[in-house]
Amino acid sequence: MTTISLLDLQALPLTGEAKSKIQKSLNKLSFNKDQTIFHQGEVCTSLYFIRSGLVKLSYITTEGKELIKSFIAEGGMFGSLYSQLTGEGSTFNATALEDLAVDVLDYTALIQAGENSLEMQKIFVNFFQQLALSKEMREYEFLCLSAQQRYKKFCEQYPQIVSRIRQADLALYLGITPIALSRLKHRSSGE
Amino acid sequence: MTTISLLDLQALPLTGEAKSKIQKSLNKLSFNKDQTIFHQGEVCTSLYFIRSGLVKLSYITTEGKELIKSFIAEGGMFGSLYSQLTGEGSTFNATALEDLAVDVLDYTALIQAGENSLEMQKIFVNFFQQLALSKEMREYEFLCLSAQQRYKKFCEQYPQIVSRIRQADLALYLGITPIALSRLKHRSSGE
DNA sequence: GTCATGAATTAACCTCGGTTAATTATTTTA
DNA sequence: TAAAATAATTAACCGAGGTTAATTCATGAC
Repeated sequence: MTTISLLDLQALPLTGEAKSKIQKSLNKLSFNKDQTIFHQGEVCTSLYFIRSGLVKLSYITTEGKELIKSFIAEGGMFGSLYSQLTGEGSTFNATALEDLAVDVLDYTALIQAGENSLEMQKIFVNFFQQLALSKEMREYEFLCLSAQQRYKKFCEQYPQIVSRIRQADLALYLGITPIALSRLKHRSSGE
Repeated sequence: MTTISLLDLQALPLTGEAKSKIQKSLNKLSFNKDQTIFHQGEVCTSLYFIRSGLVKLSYITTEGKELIKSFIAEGGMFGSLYSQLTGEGSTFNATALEDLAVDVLDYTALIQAGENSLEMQKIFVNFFQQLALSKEMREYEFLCLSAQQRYKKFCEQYPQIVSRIRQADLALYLGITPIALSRLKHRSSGE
């Protein structure tokens, strides 16, 4: 019972008509390293499927501090669920950490394409289930793990990401300052 | 374009056949205050729809500390998404904070009931979207807000919950100790 | 009313992480 | 290769939150 992933656009079970609609609304874009894909506060109902490169999603607080929500690499996708569902501005920024190539699709176009397809709806269900589950994991980590433990876990779980990002960004993902991360790295091994 | 909520079991668009199946598998249970509904580590694929009472979902760490994931009151529902999707043990406990009356439904029964219904799938999509969105909010709060700010926000957002729970449990939800919460409450107002 | 139980507060002490700022790599560019 | 820019480390100081334990407050039970 493997469900087709929403991430594999080509494999989506769409009929000729719906398929061509999607094809038409699909846009290939590219961004340079450090370029912003969309800003916090800006309405953005696009879905971005990463062909190559690395993206960070981050909040900027009122005091101007940056906190990182997530890193997404090739094969992954991102978009502002909040903006898509409410029509209001995104709660976070999306920034390219490496030169980036993406397939861009409008959220409503995709939803409409799946409007009458049971199979597509199941793919949506599956996608959002997984999303909810991954958010639960992160909630668990914030509640139950120390910064030290979160660091260790992230390194073990995403070594390929760790090697591609600045230590400073990793710190902002863990919810601590770059200085604190530097310190705890060199701390006596530690639980 | 209001979608029927998964929470309103009676209103679900189910045909006579699927409906009766659901009716049959539906179980009315009740628990006493302080009773455990299911334990961390225990496989539990049930969905619990709360008719009355209040529940807390909490993690117990290896050191025996409790951290609270969420509070759910009448009209809400809960279940272990992780257990349902993977078949493994739940990552958290569910405990009644007040005498509790619930409608219990098996996850797979509900999924099967919606298997061939486009409408039901849309209800699922909607439900998991909202779930993912609410988890995102919590992630934002842990990343961007201080314990003080989280406390203030929770009081404003869920005054009816605040009045029904022990301060100690609220602290464990905020990710701090009861002592720390007591302190910050009495701190110079403070941003 | 008294006693007992549990909840909340307070105090003293300690650790971790934040802050500012200086220093030392490490890249990049010229 | 030197100079400039960016990243990472280190130090000194501070405050928030953890820990233990004692104290005060509430609530029931008898």
